[in-house]
Amino acid sequence: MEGVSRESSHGCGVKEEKRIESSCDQEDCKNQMVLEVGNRRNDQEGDTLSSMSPNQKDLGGHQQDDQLEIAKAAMGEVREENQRLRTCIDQMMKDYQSLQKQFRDIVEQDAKKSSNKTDAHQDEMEESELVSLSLGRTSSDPKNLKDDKYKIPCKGEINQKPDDKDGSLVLGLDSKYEVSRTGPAGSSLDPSPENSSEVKEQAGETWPPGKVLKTVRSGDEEVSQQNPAKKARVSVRVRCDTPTMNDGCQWRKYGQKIAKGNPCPRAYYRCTVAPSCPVRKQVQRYAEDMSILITTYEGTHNHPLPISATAMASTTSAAASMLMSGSSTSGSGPNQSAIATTTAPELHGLNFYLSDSSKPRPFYLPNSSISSSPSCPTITLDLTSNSASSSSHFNKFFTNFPPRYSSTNLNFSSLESSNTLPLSWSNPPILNYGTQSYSKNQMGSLNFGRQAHQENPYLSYMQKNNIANSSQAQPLLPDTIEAATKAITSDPSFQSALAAALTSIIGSNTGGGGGTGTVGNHGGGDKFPALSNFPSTSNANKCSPPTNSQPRSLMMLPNSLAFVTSKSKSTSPEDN
DNA sequence: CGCATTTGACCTGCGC
DNA sequence: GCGCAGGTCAAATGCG
Repeated sequence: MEGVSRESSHGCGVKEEKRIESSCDQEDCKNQMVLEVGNRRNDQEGDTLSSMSPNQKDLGGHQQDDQLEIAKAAMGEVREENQRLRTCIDQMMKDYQSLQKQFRDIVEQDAKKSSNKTDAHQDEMEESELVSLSLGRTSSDPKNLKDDKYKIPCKGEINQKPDDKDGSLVLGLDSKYEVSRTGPAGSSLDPSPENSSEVKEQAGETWPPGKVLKTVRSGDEEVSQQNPAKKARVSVRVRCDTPTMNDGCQWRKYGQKIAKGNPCPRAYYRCTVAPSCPVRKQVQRYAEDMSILITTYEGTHNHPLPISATAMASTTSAAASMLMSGSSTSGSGPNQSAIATTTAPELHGLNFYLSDSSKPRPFYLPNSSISSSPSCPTITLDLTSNSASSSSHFNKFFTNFPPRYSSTNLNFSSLESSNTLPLSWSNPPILNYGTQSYSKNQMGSLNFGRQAHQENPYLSYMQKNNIANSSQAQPLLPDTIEAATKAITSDPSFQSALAAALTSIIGSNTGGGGGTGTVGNHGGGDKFPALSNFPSTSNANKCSPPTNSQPRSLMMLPNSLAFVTSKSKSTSPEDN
């Protein structure tokens, strides 16, 4: 993790602090700093005193005094610095707790709003969503637009003081709306159709237009949860030797097809946790690298989930919401859409591709197989953990991306190499969490459980960095993108947002809580809760997160009711 | 016997 | 209108 450039709102933005914040657990860092400072002091004293010979002491009495003075002065400086750092850390901790509390409150408020609206104003919501193109179940609430709490925080607000209850929400929830209101409606986005014919289709990555609507058959409950006009999809790439990855949910295979361009069949699964659950997923191996499994999720679960399943569900929901929100920032009207792309040939590293367009149009990437539907925005999480080529791919993506698209390609793999987050549902030996400090610091600090709110960290960052804001829809130059990428990867707030996403993927079972899960928060008592292990799996033959000892089958979200499990049902179709 | 999976048929949308 | 491709359905099959 690189040093960060974020300014502290309370004037503690010293470099040491920034480095510490991004590289280690704060509590540990506090001690570490003290130790380091202490060591420095001791070393200085030792160097100064013990290394002297008797002759030097005799001959250099005056000099010795000078050195002592110098050492004392240095000690004083170090002490001051140490104190300053302590103060900063304390302040940060306070801020963190305060923000956590605020976020929790907002989550609760939104939960109430959401439930009320879902029950009583479902039709109205649908209508409003159609207009606003905001998919987030709660964030689409127009009321939020007027809520000052949802304003985009300026950078400094990250360190908002604890007692500043009227200040902007530090997490920048729903900051998208700020942009959507003020943006120029993406008028410059006027994708030309000439490239549409060039669209190549890649199995596992293509989602034909119109399919979204077609798949919405399962009932009213789906309509209540998903935007009927646009259904975001989240595609997850993982290196996986087994037929499918274990995402903790129960799936029933209902079809299989040989997709064009890919010898590997594409399998269609339906969530069977609840009979009416609209969630479906497609599983297919990447044609050029069979070790890569592409799982694409669609829809939102309308039932309680096992704790192990909330990770992926939250992720997909958050990503989908982000996609939708990103598209809404284009502000071009109902036809705007978000298009996410996955690039075929280079899918190593932890890449996060998001793009949105003002108009429905597929686009083409050389050396890639990308096809997307305007009505079917897709976001891809590339967790294949090999980031070697991601950078070039990244640039390639933007180089070839039609300029009219306001696009976002978040290349998480460009995080500091040593701390690259090699997430994978692959077999445990492949897994590498990177440094512990990173996991703790970045992953645990934000852990959004409620799906409707998980989108916000992404949005916050994207808005803050004018990434998803198509109001700036200008041709994206590779250099610009590169710079933006750099900024993204070095921005701790974004990294926190990323942490939220990743935590939702892998940190659902934070252990101990027995169902504390990811909902809301982690009890608030955890200071920078550590990233927990992946949920365990009952089937070693399945691609699954690293196992831990937590039983996953019946771990429920706090607000969940017991859900029915069937012994005959596998948590994943490939259990057999 | 019940359930999940398989697999061919069918439906739908899109491009030509 | 036709063909193609993606997606879904449902009867057949397999398994515990």
